[in-house]
Amino acid sequence: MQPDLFDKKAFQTDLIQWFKQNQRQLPWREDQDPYKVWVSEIMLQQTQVDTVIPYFKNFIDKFPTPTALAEADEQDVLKAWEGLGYYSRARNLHTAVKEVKEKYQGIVPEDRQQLSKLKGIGPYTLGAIMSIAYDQPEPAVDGNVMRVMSRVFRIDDDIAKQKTRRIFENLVREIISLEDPSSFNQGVMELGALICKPRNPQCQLCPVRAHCQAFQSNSQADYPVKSKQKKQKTLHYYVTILESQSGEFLIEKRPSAGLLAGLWQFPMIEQGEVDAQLLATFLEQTYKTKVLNTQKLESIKHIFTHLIWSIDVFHFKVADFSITESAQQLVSLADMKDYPFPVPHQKIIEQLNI
DNA sequence: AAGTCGGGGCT
DNA sequence: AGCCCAGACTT
Repeated sequence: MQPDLFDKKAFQTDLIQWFKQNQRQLPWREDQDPYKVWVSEIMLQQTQVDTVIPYFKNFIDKFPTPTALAEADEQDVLKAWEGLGYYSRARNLHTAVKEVKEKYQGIVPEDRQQLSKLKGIGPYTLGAIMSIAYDQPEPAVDGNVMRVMSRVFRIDDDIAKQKTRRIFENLVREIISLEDPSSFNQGVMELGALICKPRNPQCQLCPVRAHCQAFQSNSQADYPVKSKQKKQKTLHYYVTILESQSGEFLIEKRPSAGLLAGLWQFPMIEQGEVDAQLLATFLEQTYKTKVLNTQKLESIKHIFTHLIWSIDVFHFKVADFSITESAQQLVSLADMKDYPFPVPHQKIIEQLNI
């Protein structure tokens, strides 16, 4: 980049003026409450705005302050996060507000170092909170910012690589508005979401196209450069629904780490561990009960970012039995609403309700 | 540096 | 059927 060919002041003005006139009205933009900025930024990680809106409203309604969230049970926090995905975000946020309550009297710290040590606050979220909540000129580089800036300056570093983020952070430090860093950062992201989109960018509507190298060379489709991720592997499971004669269902809590940590599910058995023909016998031995009736339900395919679940679902009516571990519960269909389930298991519950 | 961690929307 | 999304953490 040749700085003398880039009119920084004009870029800032064009961007910020556009943002102030075209920004969407979003629930986390109603005030500058650092806690709300924080919650919104965590929810927005890898998640689209329209998906986040109802979750954000419900979450703030249930947990209006850091202290209120700190004092909540983890299960209730996960329940409020149910269906949003990346559940470690919720557990890390919960951990972090407990620290804010204990160490900072429930006030979200304004200090960069203190903020950055909180669980779940990485480079992007740190910059977002510092700039949006506290008006500090910190870069907040997300996928939008890398896409927009890669086009404006024709930067061809691979944005899938971790270290590339630092290149864009250094760039933003050079050009960020010191008068209104909040509108600058949000403006770049809003531009990325509404105009400078991954495919078919609306360059004719872009407020900064006069400053954009890709537009001038009609090469916007070549940016950003991003290497492909490799394909998911498919895992095959049986899900076994055990319904006792008294109408209760066996659910179990997933481990506190790893995939879908802390959520509840019907027992899952990897295919290959047990032959399908021997499933009933296996369950009778494992849960000390007697299978009275077996019914196969609709199979489920669930696609995660890095793997695929292919699930065959069986509904067993069994003789009454008792559970032995605290990570297991016998619950009625109606009581399942109090437990957080992963989406594929929510879909199974819907099947049971029909 | 690579892998793990969800789910939905869009083309 | 991929690709994308206001990424962070672990190994």
